[in-house]
Amino acid sequence: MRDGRETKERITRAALTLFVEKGFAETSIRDITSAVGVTEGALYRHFASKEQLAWDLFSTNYISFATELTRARIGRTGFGAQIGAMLDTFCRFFDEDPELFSYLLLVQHNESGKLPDTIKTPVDAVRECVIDAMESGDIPPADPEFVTASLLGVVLQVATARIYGKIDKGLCELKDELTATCLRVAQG
Amino acid sequence: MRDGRETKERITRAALTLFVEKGFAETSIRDITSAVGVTEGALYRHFASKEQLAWDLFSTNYISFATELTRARIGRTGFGAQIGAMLDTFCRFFDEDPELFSYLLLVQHNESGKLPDTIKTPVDAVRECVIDAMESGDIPPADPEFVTASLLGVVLQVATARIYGKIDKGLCELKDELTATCLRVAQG
DNA sequence: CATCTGCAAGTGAACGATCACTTACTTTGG
DNA sequence: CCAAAGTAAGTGATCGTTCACTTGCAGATG
Repeated sequence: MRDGRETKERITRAALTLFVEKGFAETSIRDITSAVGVTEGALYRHFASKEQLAWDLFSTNYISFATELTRARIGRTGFGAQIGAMLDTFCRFFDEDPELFSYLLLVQHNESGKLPDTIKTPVDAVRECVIDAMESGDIPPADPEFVTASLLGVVLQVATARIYGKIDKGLCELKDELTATCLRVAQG
Repeated sequence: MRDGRETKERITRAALTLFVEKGFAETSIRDITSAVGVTEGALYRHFASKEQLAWDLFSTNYISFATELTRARIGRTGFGAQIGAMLDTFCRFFDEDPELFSYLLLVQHNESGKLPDTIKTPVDAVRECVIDAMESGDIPPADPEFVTASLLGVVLQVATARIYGKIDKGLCELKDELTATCLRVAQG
């Protein structure tokens, strides 16, 4: 039989590419299906709506990324080791699929509010790391939200500069510089 | 005569609010005009199209903000003084109209590519400051794009945290902390 | 002072295009 | 043969934009 799962994956990837390239609202169902080479009905065989397609794309990857980040942290002791491990995870995730990362960054503000509060996000993972480090005295006390935002800012903006071609090294190559910068940020 | 300029300004503000709240594509002309209390024809008396309305809103403020940033820098000597002055300008700009700032941040990636290369953007202002500081030895040599992105990241992400209510102090109150963090970022 | 005039400002119905989505039908392959 | 996968022609709603028309007002005219 014709393999429906393969079609579904091709739809998912085409949607990801187009959402990043043109934006969600500016991408029509026809754009997606004609990029894949199927008709609109085929898409609705696999997804209930355009919104659900976008949501599937977001929630699956956003949550699994948060899980990876948290897993990278456990077992490590000390702020430097934990941030280093999380940055390693982040850089590999980014370099492996920059398009996916762009999508998560792009729609994060619209979609992350739909997540139940019980679900841990990547932002939560960083915040927990910061709070732990403050409690254990690894970094000086300060507003955890301020420090978390600063750390996220460095990483996300460097990643954005990479996406726009302003930085020509992959993030994995920049991992040590990123780690050093993050450590300086946190050492208030 | 009925004051057309006042109507135009009310359309501009309503569009700003709605674009930030719902996004550009999700905001219809009817949404804007009914928020103002006029009909659709009246909007087209003042703006050629929905796109031009969004573009006017962006380009005017984006450019004038870049001008303010550059002006804050001139006359100051030393990286610390220059970054401090630019942060002061930024924080006041943000606190004065967070909604406007949100809009510039939101549409920046779509619209800034339409600016001619001769126009100086806020990002350019920061990059120039970084390059000057490296040449004069105020900060250690590094990839200017990396340092620029890191500095921007800290400031923009803290501003974003403020917008989302995660930080409850105004940016002007956080200016000293922001300055200190930026100095630490640049001292590679 | 009263009236006329010209024009910017605003109205509201209509237009064609496009959209997400549906449905009745056909093809495919175990 | 049968169920899943895919097709193709629709549906109604909504969108940005247009246009013929009305309204309000400043200044010229007599």
